[in-house]
Amino acid sequence: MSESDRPRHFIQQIIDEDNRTGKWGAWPDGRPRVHTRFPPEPNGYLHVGHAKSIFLNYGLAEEFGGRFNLRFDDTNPTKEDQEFVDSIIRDVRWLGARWPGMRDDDPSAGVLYASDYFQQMYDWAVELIRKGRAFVCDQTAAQIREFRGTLTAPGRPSPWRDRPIDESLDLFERMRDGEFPDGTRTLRAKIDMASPNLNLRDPVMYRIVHATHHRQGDRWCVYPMYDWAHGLEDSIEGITHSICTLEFEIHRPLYDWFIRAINDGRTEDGSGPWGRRIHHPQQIEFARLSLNYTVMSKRKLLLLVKRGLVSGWDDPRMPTLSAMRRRGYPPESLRELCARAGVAKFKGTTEIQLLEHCVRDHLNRVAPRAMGVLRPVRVLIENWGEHGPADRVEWLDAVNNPEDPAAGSRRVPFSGELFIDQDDFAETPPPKFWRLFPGNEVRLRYAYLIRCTGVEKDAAGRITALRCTYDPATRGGDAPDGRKVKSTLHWVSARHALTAEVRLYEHLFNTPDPEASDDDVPDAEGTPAAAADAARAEAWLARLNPNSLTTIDDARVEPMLADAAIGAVYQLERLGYFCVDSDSGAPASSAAGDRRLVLNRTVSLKDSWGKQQSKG
RNA sequence: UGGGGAUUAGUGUAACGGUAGCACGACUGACUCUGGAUCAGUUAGUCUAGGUUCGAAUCCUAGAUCCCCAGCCA
Repeated sequence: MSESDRPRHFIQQIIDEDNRTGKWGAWPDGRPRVHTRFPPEPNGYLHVGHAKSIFLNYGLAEEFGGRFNLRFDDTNPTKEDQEFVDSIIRDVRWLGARWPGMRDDDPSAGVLYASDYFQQMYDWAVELIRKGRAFVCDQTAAQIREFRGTLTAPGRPSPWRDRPIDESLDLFERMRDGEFPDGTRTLRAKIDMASPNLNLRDPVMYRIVHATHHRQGDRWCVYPMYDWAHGLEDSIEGITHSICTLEFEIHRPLYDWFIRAINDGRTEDGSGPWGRRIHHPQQIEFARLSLNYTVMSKRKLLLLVKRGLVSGWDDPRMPTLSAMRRRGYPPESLRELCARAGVAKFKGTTEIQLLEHCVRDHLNRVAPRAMGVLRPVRVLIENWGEHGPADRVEWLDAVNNPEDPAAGSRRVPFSGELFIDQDDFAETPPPKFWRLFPGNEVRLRYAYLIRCTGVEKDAAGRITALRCTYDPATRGGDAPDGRKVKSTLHWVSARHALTAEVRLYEHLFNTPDPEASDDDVPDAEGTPAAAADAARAEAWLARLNPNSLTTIDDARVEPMLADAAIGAVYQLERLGYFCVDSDSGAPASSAAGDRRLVLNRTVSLKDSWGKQQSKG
């Protein structure tokens, strides 16, 4: 489906309406202003859920000829780190988003940081104190919690709520200067301790944190809270549509309250006592992406990494963007996934099959084809020597991509000793098995028709080789007498094939919803309640799929792969798409035979035979 | 028990008072030098109960279910 005939989601409709009414004014080029942003906190790695937000925000800016900012919401120095900043920039760039000031020679050019606005935020906070809309509170965290009340009972005002403005001003300045230890005081907005929305019960705007910020160093001893900071960041950048996830819906009144409080006493032309009004963006909430058979929370992903249950943040089984990149998922397929999953306010779960469909759909069009066998069985062509030298090699033409004629063709070596896949042979074929079995004739892709004449076994009865004859008249794969075969197999020449390590992946979890309620997880008899709770809390770990990774270390692939670049994705015909993993050695045509080659199975091909088999 | 949201085939998403459609999945069949791809077809839905209306997924009333909120996290 093209971008234009996809139904317009509710945010596009909001923007259509805004543009119709001219709500946000226009850019210098006359187009209505649309300015979005992606505001990650640099405290972890990005996952597919973030990709949806990135594509939504960037896509909207692109669609309407607007702008998109990448801005780090780095307001909590205790959790953030430059490592995460770097990885996030890498991931957002990989997805294809563009922002003002972006450059190829400097990944971080044009990237924005909330911490650059700290002084402005501080000044506005002072303004709110002066206006009597904020105060310094000396309550401890526990007292604040106690005074906040509950979901059903109203809170009580802090005893410091009505302290003189000058006193708050003085204290706030000294908080900033580092005079007080962490946790001793906060700056709070003076709103409504009886509000049914707990976020409005005099929320904390600043807390004292003596920590080194990854960009600001030790310059600040007070750090703004999300609710105070976020709308101001958006305002400063001129964001029009501040798009966030559903859980912030109940924070929207606060988002608006803060900006209105600043604008109180300000006017459009700056003639008011507090100067010119500041920009007031519109917050819009949508449902984040969630996928089945995986988990998406940073905490859980971190636990998988910390416990060594995966090899790292970029373990190809992880739902992180770095993992998906390593696994070979093209960014275009992620964009397509997000587009197809849609944008709405219903919190649903998208089936992982949709992602796999998008990956196959894209890769089918662009991935060059190659042949490789995962579990090799030797095939001896008995009559190879009867039609020429027994050690001869024939180089046969193979199409690089049947979906793309421009991809051209290559030559693959054929000889009297080959490998085919175990799955393609059966000594006693089950019903509807069309592949190789004694007496049957099949085609070797782009090569010859062969017929199985016998099976060689070792003393233990294991098959060591298949004896076959080939029909020299069928070179290229077609029989001059017009006879048909039911099956075409992939193969490699034993002498020429490269050995590769292949990593096969399945879903990380073996149930669609690993985070489902854990009521069905039995408690061990006699465990203390606390231990039982802990066990229950991590019951999702018990749902990890023990077969999520299968490593094959003696797969054989055609020699052309010696030069495959790291990250390149190929289709191994009839098997699936495979990506050259970063654990591989560098491509080296000179030392082709020695290259360590590691392939990740990005996704298998649809396999109706396998499906039929597993149904029994 | 307070407040804020949500609910349409198995899954996700359209329809904005006028024929409930699309995609993925599943299942058939055709075709095929990938049991791939492609093509054709089948399957299956408006949370419930009332009401308004010529006509309701859409408007009204009542109820059900699910999610979010009591961090000096974001």
